[in-house]
Amino acid sequence: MVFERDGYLDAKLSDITVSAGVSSGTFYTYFPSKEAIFTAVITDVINRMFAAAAVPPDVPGPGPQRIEYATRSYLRAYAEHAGLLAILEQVSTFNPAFREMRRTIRHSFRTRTENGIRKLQEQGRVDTELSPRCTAEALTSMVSNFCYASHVLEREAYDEDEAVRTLTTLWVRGIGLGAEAVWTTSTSTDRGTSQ
Amino acid sequence: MVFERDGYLDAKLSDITVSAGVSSGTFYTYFPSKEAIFTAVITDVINRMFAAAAVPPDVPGPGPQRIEYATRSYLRAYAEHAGLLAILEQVSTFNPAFREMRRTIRHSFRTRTENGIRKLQEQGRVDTELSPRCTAEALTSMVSNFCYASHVLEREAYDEDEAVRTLTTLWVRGIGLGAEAVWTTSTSTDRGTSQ
Amino acid sequence: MVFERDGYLDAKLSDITVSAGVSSGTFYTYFPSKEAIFTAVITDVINRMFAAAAVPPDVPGPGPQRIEYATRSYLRAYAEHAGLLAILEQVSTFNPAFREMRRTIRHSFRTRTENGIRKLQEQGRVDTELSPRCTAEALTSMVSNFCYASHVLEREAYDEDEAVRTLTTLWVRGIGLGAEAVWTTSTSTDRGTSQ
Amino acid sequence: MVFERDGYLDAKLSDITVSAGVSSGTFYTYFPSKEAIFTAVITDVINRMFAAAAVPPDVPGPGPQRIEYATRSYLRAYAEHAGLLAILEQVSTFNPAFREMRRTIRHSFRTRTENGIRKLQEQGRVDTELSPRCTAEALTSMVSNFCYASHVLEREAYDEDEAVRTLTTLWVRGIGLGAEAVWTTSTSTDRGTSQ
DNA sequence: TATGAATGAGGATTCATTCAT
DNA sequence: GATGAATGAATCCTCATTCAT
Repeated sequence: MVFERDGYLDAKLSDITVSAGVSSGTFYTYFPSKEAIFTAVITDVINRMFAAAAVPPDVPGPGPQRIEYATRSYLRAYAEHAGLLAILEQVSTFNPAFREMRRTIRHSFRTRTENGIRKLQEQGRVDTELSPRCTAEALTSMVSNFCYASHVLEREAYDEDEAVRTLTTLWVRGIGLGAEAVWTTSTSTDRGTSQ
Repeated sequence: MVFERDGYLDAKLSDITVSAGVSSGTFYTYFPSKEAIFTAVITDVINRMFAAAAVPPDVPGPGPQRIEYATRSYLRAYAEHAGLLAILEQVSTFNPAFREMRRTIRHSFRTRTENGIRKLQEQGRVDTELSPRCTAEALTSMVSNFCYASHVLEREAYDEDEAVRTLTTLWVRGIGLGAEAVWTTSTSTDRGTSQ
Repeated sequence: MVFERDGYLDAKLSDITVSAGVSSGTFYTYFPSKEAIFTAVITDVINRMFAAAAVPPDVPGPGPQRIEYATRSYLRAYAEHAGLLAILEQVSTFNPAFREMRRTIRHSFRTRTENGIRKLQEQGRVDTELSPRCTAEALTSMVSNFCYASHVLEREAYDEDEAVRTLTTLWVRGIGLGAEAVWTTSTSTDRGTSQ
Repeated sequence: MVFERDGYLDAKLSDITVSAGVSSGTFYTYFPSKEAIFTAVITDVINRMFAAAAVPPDVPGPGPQRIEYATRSYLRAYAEHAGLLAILEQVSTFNPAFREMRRTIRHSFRTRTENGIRKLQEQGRVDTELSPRCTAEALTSMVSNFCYASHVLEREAYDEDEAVRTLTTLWVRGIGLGAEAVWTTSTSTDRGTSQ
């Protein structure tokens, strides 16, 4: 995938068509523009992200177990698609349409977190001092940017278990759920292939 | 500042010179290239960031008080320079030299955090289960990306006090320092101008 | 041909494309740069020069007859391509790659001359006092610069027969071959078109 | 001298002023343009060339001795000023004023040669078959381009004595003066310093 | 539907020259 | 006379997109 290799800006349409084995003319019968094919590619990635990061209803929550599950799912999904997500990051810095996409992803995860916290507050398991919205913003930042830093910026990823443990611990304790047991299953409970 | 308004990519040299009230020739008496002037501008911003985000030695630490101080400083420094930091984010997605700059900033803050955690572990005030390095990565992500999200991505900043309180709480509790008193001074202890 | 009219330095790419009836974009489908198209053009000229200045094996030599033949061939070939050869002269004064080309042409003719002299010395037809190398350098200079002077510098060419007779006489007598009969066929024995 | 080092095209006025230790403003109180200073420099060189290449009236001629003297003088004068003469060669390929200068030098030497030949023909020492004008053109080419080739193009100069002997022999024999004794004084009769 | 040759707008940069001080 | 900061015209090249075949 040319976008992954060169980034959006440095990806030449000619590279894309050559790599796809079609002529530039043919390209335009399928996509109206360079932006359009990137939209298609990145939309697919985002859908996979959402699918992979979804937490099944049978995972008990909203507590430590569900938080851990969600964190691990997100980390795996990000790792899986880090290449193109990095490009979305690039494009969203200069293209409003993709910035909007970027925001949508973030909203989705932030809202899930926000709802979780709200539920925990309603259940009286965490205090109501923290604003669910602001807290969700912070926790979303922590997890998503942890992925960006390790996969894109530094390019030396952490061990998945260590990352999950660290992030979950910070998250759970941070919102005040620390007293509840966290590590019933200490490490990498594999949930099928990570693909 | 043209970069702030248009981003690096869309900033035309002619816009820069017109906005500076000089001819293109004059521009090149002072800067050898578009990249060079951005380097100068962003280097200055980074220096101001570091200065503004520095925590004076007399702030007691490494504990909740120092963490809160550092968080508030960072938030203020970011808010102050959000416009250009957003552009650095853009440029670092396609220019290796600026990506390195971006990394350097991150390293600096991450290392400070890492050292703080290590000290707290040595003092026996937080458990040693969490890796200082990985934890610092996560907390750095939380704070820095919180700023990016609120100032650049969403453009609807949170109230400084709420943000500081939320981030500090998550941080302090997250590393297991929750038992120690946090809110001696509940809100915005102004430390003079943030300049 | 724009190069011929304006020289390399004053040839604007836009002139070239306009004169070729194509857009600037089209130009770059065929040549990667201004230098590249000049390379193509001048390489072609050089090849034609070599072809036209070649002396067929059946021309008896290495004596007056072959010397005359070679001289006439060179003069015709130069006249044919004087316009572009003048530009090569210009470019070779500031561009190392083309200076090398210029040297190569010279080497080729000088070596041919050097070998001819050496053979004549071996046959005992000319004395061995003169260094073949230095003599070849001088004779190459005489013929090539005679062409440059008359076609480029002065722009008033000599009559071909007069030029051939003069140069051949100076050459043949100069190396000490004067006693042998020179002018069996006194003038312009046409050898077909000079193309 | 900046022109000698960089050529006319690559010589920046700023280099010239820096090397002269004056400001660009001051430069323009002495020379109206870059072309003007080169004119001054090259005019001086040409004058020195003429002075150095002049043949004193007491050198016996127009025969072998005078031809040898003139050749040696020319070679020395050229060697002395090869650097700037090469630049004149460059400039004359695109600037009509300097091309005219270049022509003037050539004319001067060609005319001297032409007159010498005419005199020898009048004296019956050489045949009248060769056109003095065309012959002078050829011999001027031989000597001048020999210098250009060895000093500028190839940058591996021949030994002065060998060059003088070769060129003089070719010249003398070439015009048909071969029967007369040439080498009364076999080598480098030093005529004072070559400076 | 596939092709790929042709398009052309758009922008960073150089350096001889000027002129207010 | 000396300075040197300011000038600005002039040009090569890229690459997403088109459209006749």
